[in-house]
Amino acid sequence: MGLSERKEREKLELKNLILDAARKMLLAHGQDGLSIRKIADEIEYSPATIYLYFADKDAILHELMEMGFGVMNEYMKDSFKEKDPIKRIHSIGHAYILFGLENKDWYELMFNSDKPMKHIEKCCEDWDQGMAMFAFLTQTCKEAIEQLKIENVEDHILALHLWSSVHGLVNLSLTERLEIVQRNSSHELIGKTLDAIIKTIFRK
Amino acid sequence: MGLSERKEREKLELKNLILDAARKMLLAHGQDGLSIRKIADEIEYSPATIYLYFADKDAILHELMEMGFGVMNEYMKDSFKEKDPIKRIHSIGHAYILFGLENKDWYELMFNSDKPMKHIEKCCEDWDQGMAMFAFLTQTCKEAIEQLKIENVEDHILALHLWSSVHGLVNLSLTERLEIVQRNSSHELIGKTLDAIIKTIFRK
DNA sequence: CAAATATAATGAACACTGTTTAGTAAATGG
DNA sequence: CCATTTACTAAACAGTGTTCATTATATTTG
Repeated sequence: MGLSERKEREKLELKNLILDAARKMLLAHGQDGLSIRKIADEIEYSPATIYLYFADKDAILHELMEMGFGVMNEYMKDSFKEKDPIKRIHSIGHAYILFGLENKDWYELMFNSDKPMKHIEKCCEDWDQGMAMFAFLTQTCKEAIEQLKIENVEDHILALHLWSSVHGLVNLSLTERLEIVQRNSSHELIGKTLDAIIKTIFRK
Repeated sequence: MGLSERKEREKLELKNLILDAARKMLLAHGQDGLSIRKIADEIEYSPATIYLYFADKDAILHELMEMGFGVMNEYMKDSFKEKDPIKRIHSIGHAYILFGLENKDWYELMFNSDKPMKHIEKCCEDWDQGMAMFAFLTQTCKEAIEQLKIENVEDHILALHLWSSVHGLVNLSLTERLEIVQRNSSHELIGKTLDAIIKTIFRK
C-alpha cells in the first residue's frame, strides 16, 4: 500500500495551494488574468505539475465556481432567515444584486460561463448549490402567492421572473450597458428598478 | 495625390473581405473560433495585413457587433409597426428573445461582451443602435402607461424592468442555467414566463 | 543495506493566440 | 528611367493550454 495518510494529506495540500493561488488571481486580475502558467509560477511548481491535480483549466474554474457559491451565501444568509415571504423575496433580490455588482468575477464564473456546464449529465450535480438556491426561491414564491392569494400565477414562473430580472440587471450593469442608456448612477437605478418590480408583482 | 478613386475602393473591398470572413467564422465557430490568423488564412493574406485595415481584434468585433444590430432589426421590424403599445411591448419582447436564442454569437457580441465598451467616451456613439432601441422601448412604455392610466410607474424604470427580464431570460437560456433548474423544454418555459411578466405588469 | 519499484515533478515541445516591426516588392508620379 | 509612396509580409515576441518522455525522489521488497 503506497498511499499512506501523510501522502494523501500532502497531495491535498498542494491541490489547495493551487486553488488558493487561483482564487487570489481571479480576484486580483479577473478570469482573463488567470492562467495555469501564472499559477505554477506563483506556487513555484512547473505548469505540468498542475495537471497531476486537475484534469484541465476548466476543472480549476469549476472548483472556484463552487467557492463562489460560498461567498454568495454570506451575502444571502440573513435574507434566508426572513419570516415574511414577500420581505424575504425583496431581501434576497437586493442581496443577489449586491453580490453580483461587488463580485463580478465570482458572478461571471457562477452564472455566465458555459465552461463548467459542458456535460449536461455532470452539471446537475455540479450546480447543485445553484439549484438549491432556485428551489428555495421557488418555495418562497409559493408562500408569497398563498399569503396574498394571488391567482393564475405559478410559483416556478414567478421565481423565474424574479431570477431573470435580477440576473438581467446585474449583467447589464457589469457589462456597462446600463451606463450607456442611463448616464447617472446605475447602482441607484438598479435598486429602484428592483423595488418597482416587486411592487408591481405584489400589488393588490 | 496618390489616393485615386479606384485605390480607395480597393482598400474598402479588402476591409469588407476581412469583415465577411470574420462574420462567417463567427457564425460557424463562435467567438472562440474567430482568430486574426484564421481570417488571414481564409482571405489568403498575411495576419499583419489585417492590422493595416483594423487597429486590433476588438475593432473587428466592434464592426461585427454593429452588423448584429442589423440582424436584430430584421427580427423586430414588424413589432415596431404595431400600433397598440401593450401589444407592441409583447411583440418586441418575443422578437428580442427569439433573436437572442437563435443568434447566440451575435447576442454575446452585442449585449455581453465588454470588449467593445472599453472607452466610455466612444461607446455612446458606438452603441447608438442599442440606445435607439432602448429609447424606442421607453417611448412605448410611456404610451402604455398613459393608455392604461397606470400610476406611480416611470417609463424608463418599466423599460428597464422589461429589458432586464428578457435579457436575463436569454442569458440564462444561452448559458444553460435554465436547463439545469428546469429539465423540460426551456424554449416554451421562456415564452410562458414572458407572457406572465407582461400580464403581471399590465393587469388592472 | 542495496536493488527494484512506485511516485512526484519537470523540461521541452506542440499548436495555438494577438500584435509589432523591419524589410521587400510593386505600383505610381515626376 | 528613377525616386517615392503604397501594399504587403516574414519573422519575431510574448503569451496561452496541454502533453509526454525523462529525471529525481521516496518507498517497498529481496
